[in-house]
Amino acid sequence: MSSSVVTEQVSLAVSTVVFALRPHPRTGETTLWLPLVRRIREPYEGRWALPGGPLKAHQDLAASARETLADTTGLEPAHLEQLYSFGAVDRSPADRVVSIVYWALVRPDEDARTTETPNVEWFVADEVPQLAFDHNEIVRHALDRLRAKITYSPIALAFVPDEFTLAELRGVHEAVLGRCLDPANFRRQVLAGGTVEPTGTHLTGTSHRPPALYRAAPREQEKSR
Amino acid sequence: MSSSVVTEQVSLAVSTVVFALRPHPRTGETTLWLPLVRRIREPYEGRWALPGGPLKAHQDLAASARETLADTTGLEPAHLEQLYSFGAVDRSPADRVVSIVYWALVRPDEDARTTETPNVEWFVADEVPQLAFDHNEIVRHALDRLRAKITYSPIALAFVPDEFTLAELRGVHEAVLGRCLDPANFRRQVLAGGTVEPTGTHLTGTSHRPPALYRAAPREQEKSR
DNA sequence: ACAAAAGTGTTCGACCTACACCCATGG
DNA sequence: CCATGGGTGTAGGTCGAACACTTTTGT
Repeated sequence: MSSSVVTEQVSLAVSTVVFALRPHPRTGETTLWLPLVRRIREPYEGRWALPGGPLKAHQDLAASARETLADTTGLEPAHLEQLYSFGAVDRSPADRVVSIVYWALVRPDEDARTTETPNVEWFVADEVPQLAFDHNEIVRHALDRLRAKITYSPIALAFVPDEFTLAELRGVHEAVLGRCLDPANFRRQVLAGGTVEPTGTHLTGTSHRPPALYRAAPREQEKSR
Repeated sequence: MSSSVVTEQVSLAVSTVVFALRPHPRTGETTLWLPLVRRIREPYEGRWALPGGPLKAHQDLAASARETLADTTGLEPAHLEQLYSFGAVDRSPADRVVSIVYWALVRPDEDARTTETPNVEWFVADEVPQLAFDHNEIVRHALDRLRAKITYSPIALAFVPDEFTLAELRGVHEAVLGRCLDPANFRRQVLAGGTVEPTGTHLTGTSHRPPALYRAAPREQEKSR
C-alpha cells in the first residue's frame, strides 16, 4: 500500500530454538532434536523455520517465547533463556524484521506429549535442512551456546526427570557434547558442584548394581564468609 | 490519538553502555566512567539515561548503536558488542519499548576528543545516580559482563593505545576489576595467550628500568590440523 | 649506591585426566 | 561365579597464586 513512505516500520518478532533429546533414527544414540515450522506464507513459503511470531504489546519477551512454543509444539520448557537479537537489514527480503531469539530445553516426559501437526516437524539438530531467513545461523549459535554452557552450568538438569541416576545425567552431557565422558571424573565433578543431592534411594530393576538416585539440590545462593 | 486500538505498537530502541577509563575525582585511581544523557521529554524528564534512540529501518543494530554514540558523545568505539535485549512490559510507563542494548569501549585518546554538551555528562560507573527506566539494571549487567569478559578475552586491548607496556595493560585490568594483580603472573598469562607481540622497542623516559613495548598480535584464526 | 619498576624462577595447592581397582547385583 | 555397570582410589600433568630474587634504569 504505502511502499513510498520513507521511514518504514521495523517489526519485532520473538523466535525460539527448542532442544529435546531423542534417539537418533540411524545410530540409535540419543542426540539433540529441535522442532521447526513450515512457512505457509512468503517469503520463504514452504521452507522450514524456527517457531516464533510477532511480539504482542502486552507480553514480555520470555512470555512470547513460551506462547509460541505452546502454540506450535504444545510444550512447556524446563529452561528458557535469551540467546541473541538478530537485526541485519537484509535478513528478510522486502520487510525489516528484528528477531529476539530465545533457546529452550524440554524434559523427555514433556517431550513425549508433543502435539503432532503437519506443519511442525522435529529434526536432528546437526542435520537441519536449509532454513528460511538466517535461521541456520541462529541454530548454530544456539548449539554453540548450549554446548558451552553445559560445561560450566547445571542446565543438564533440565533434560532429566525429577529423580535420576548420575549415568543418566552423564548421558545427557555426552549426547549434547557428542563425546564420551569418564564416569568416575564426571561423578566427582557433579558432586563437587553441589547442584545435586542424593535422594537416599536406589534404582532397582537394573541388570546390575543398583545406582543411587539424585535430585536437583535446592538453590542456595548464600555467600559463606 | 488511537489509544483504544487493541494491538498497540511496540517500538524498538537501541541503547549503549559506553565505558572509558579516567582518573577518579577523589582517589585519582583510574576507574570506569560512562556517559549519560539527560532526558528532555517525559517520561523521566530531567533524569539521566543511557544514550540511544529508535532503530531506523535502513540501519543494522550495531550501526544504530554507533550512530547514537557519535551523535551524543562524538566518540568511535574500539569495541562494540551486543549485551542483551530488555522488553518487560512495564519498563516504560504508558508506551511499550523494547531496547536492544550494546556495550562499548573507547580508547583514552579517543575519549579525550569527547564533545562537551550540557545534556551529556560522564559519571563514575560505580556511582551513577538513579536513572530513567530500568537503566540502572542495564548498567549493572554491562559492568558484570565487562568484568567477566576481561578475564578470558583480550578486550582490554580496546582500552589501550597501539603500543603499550604490560604495566599499562595490567593497569586496565586492575581498574576494571577493582583490585591489584600480580605483575609476574599477569605478564605470563598475557604472553602465553598470544594476543600481544613485542614491538622490539622499549619505552624510554621512565624513572626506572625501561619496559618493553607491545602491540596487539594480528588475529590468527587458523585451525591447526 | 639506592629506590623502584621490569622481568625471571620456584614452590605450592587446586583441579583435571586417565586408569587401576573394588563393589554389588542379575543372570 | 561371571559379566557389567556403579563407585572409589591414585598417580601425573596443567595451571594459577604467592613470593623470592635478579636486572636495569634515573636520581
